[in-house]
Amino acid sequence: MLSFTEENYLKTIYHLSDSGAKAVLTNEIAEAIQTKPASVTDMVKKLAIKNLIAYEKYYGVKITRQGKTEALTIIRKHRLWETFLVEKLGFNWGEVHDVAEQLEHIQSPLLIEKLDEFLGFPSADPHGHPIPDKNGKFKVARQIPLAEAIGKKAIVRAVKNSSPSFLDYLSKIGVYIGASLHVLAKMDFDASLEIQIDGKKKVYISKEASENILVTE
Amino acid sequence: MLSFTEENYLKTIYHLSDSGAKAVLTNEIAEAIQTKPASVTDMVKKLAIKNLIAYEKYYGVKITRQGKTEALTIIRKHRLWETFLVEKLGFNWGEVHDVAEQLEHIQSPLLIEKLDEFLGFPSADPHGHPIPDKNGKFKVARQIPLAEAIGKKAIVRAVKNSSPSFLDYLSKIGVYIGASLHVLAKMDFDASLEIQIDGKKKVYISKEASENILVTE
DNA sequence: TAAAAAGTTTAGATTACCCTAAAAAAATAA
DNA sequence: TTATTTTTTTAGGGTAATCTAAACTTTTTA
Repeated sequence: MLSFTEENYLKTIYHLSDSGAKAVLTNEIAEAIQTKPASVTDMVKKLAIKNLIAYEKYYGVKITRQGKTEALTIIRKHRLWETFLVEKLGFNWGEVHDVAEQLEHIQSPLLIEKLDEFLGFPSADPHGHPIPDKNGKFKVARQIPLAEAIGKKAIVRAVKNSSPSFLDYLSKIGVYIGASLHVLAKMDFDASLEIQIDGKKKVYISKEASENILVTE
Repeated sequence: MLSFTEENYLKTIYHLSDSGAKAVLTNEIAEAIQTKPASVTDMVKKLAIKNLIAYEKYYGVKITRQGKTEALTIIRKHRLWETFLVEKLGFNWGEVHDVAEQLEHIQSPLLIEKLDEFLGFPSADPHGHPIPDKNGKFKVARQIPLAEAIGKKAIVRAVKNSSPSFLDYLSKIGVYIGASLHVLAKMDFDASLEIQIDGKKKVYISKEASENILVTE
């Protein structure tokens, strides 16, 4: 069984390795987990002994199949709890993360299965992030242009047009791969969209831009 | 802020001092918490420094007003979570303790207020134990003879007749102060009761006995 | 009430996690 | 390609919670 701390490291490493097949570096983990590189080195050795990651000195860390499975059950728990907090307890979208961060460490497989059922087996959390099923698989959602997601919440997965000027524009307004967008409204006169990013900043996006951002619901 | 471990000690000390105004002894705590007396001594000093208990060497420990307040918020959380698990997730009465033992340590006052509201501000958990309100007060329930609690769940508070033979009989069938009884049925022909003790053992109790056991709903 | 037993505390280790400072390796720049 | 900078690891400690064994109090028993 994993400790609270080991679970946090593993989850973080999973998220950091999500984009790209490259090894995750010590400093990245330290930054993400708000700790010192020396502490990361210690923990990373422990996780390697337990076969949850492959660790090569000075090179970095890769998550193993077994580690991925563990990480996915933690993520499943996190997202189910977030869904519960918003849907059942009436929390706001932005208030749930810290509490879910604690709840994800509760150990009880039965609890999670019952919670899943109680929530009606949701496939995404309130941010639009997919919830893995009990075998660690998520439903692969089809990518659609943001322009087709009126009124919905969606996660940015890719861009069609990857010209520097477009990417620059996106980063300027705060849109990035993985961002959670809520498409609040479509303007009739020019088909521009009003969107909310990560439950916070609201911005307007032109028709052109909205057709070049690919999202999953 | 208290650690997970400090919370467990405090809650245990609260429960042990519940019956009687005597000091709680090191060995009692060690027994209850499944640890060694030496460890208890260490922790008890820490809690005393934080003014949660009064500790006198070789004599024992008494919980302070401040300690009581802390203990009651933990107990409130525990009992609200137990109620949630049974009422909303469909757990059985007997399955909830271990999970609630974990959930009671989640830190978020807002979560607890929202959970309380979601559950309809219950005044007792599924075992019949009263749930303190957010100021640590519980509704003082009136004591009634068990004979008047047909179909209900109730906690044993006292006995009217305290003859040794009656007490002996009670302990033999498994009824004790604090036990949680569910009165399943009343037999028509002799007014005896079928009861379930702590969600486990089912026994029959005579009319005489049922009139001499005082309970709160 | 003195001796034995029971209960409690202290001393000294252990484990998990984290830290700082210094050493070592890898990446970058001149 | 050597020197400099950056990154990572090692060495050595610190704190929280636990333990065993030995020392010390208190209670019980004879």
